[in-house]
Amino acid sequence: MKHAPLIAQNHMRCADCPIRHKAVCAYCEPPELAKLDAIKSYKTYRAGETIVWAGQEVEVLGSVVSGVATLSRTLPDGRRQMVGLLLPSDFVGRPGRKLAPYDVVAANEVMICQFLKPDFEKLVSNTPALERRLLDMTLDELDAAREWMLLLGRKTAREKLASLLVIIARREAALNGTEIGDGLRFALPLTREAMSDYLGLTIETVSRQISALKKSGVIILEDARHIRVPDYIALLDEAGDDSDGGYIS
Amino acid sequence: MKHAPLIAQNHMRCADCPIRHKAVCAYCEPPELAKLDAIKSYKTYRAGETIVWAGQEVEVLGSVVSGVATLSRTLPDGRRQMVGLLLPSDFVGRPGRKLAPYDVVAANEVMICQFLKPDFEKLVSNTPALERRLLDMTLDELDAAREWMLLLGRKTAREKLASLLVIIARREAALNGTEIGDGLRFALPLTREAMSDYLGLTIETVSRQISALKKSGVIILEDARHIRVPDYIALLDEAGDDSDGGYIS
DNA sequence: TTCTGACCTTGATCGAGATCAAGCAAATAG
DNA sequence: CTATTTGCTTGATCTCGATCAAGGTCAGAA
Repeated sequence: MKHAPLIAQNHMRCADCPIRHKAVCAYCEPPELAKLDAIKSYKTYRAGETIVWAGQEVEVLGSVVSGVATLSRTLPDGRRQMVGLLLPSDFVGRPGRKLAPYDVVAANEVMICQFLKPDFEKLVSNTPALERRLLDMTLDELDAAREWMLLLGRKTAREKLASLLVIIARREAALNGTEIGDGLRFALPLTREAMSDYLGLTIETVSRQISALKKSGVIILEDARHIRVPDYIALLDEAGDDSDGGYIS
Repeated sequence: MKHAPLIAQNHMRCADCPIRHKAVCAYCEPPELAKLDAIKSYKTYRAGETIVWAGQEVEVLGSVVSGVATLSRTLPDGRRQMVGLLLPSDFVGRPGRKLAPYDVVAANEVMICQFLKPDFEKLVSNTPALERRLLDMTLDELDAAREWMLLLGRKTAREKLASLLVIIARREAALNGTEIGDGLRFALPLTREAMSDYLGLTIETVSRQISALKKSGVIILEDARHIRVPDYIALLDEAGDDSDGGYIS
């Protein structure tokens, strides 16, 4: 059986947010939900802006409403590795931890629906269903991280690029509620540099591999940031793992 | 503040297990704990034996009592990447998921204290403290996975080897309750092949980098499976990241 | 308009780690 | 006791992706 779609019907629907909050399910106690709804606030960040610095104290938790944010770790000499990619409806921040372990950076303009940490944590303590929901989300993130480890450790540059395109296509489709199939078209929400940080490559290699996939006809580059996939299965083949990447339930 | 030691005082102490169970804390309801204790059983696996096949249905959950087990993902053409390393007191299996997403393999002789999945899951549902404990453990695993991603994506072969030695030394010390310092001596619980799967390298490169670290005097190889570290700080330096790898609380 | 800087592409060359190959030591089997 | 296997090391060579370098395009500023 396939993984549940990213936006389940039972996720909390804010009055004003255009997304459903992955972290908060409709089975939470209504009075608590109402309280949460009352204390939420919105904040936007410009492209490139750092939302949280690694090591810094974090005072808020929330969900990405629009835009894309990245989690990354940096070595003292500047080598950087992305370790998480946050799309709309994804949860930001870690309940129960005071200091942030990674930089959180806006990849483009990002809007976040946020709650003060103490308020949210109090709600979590009082709401077992919410705690369970957080556990499930974290387990899914762990699976994604481990899939990513396979990519970083063992895939070729070409396979890495194809895998990233599959991941973006799949998440994009899930957000829009559309089916994945031939003729798929989507925007790349990441610069070449962000892609290289994601994949453990240099920007030059990213660029070359995109050109190579284009030359092979696996993708069509409408412009640098828009991709069309004439044959989705062909792209999956290029990604190396015959599993379609859907997690097993 | 540093991460709590791997074996906290409040973890459940089985009557007969020589370890404390990381997953189960002493704050769980005593009657439920007693019930769990009543249904536990032990099973041992030989070195190299597969404990769980990826894709297979899993019927048990439990803790590693002795030995070392690995989680790994394999590409269709045989390329393999280790994605998890389970030492004594670590939890095996995923509550709430029917099929295993990875192979679990015994790296050497492994003993597991296990519970039937339905029993354990029922206990989890009835015990909020246990659910919270599982969430914390999973978040820690996620942090470890992300640290590992940095290693796989951006570190050199030499840094990878040094990092692995630091990780093994630290976990070994935590298990024995000893301090990490100069003159540290420990056994490698992994073959060169398992190390190469962990680090995304070939066995030849692993062997060469160990030889290189030996030649530089960073480590002393007593024999192929026993390491002595004359200067722990020097080893940390070789690992590349100046953070000591302890997670931030 | 031109200038500037961000972002992307492509070419030439280099080098870290993979691959191919050989050999050694210790454990296990026959 | 010898033969085989498993795990480890080391050498020679190759190759993929990094590095160094140049140029192109486009948006926004002057």
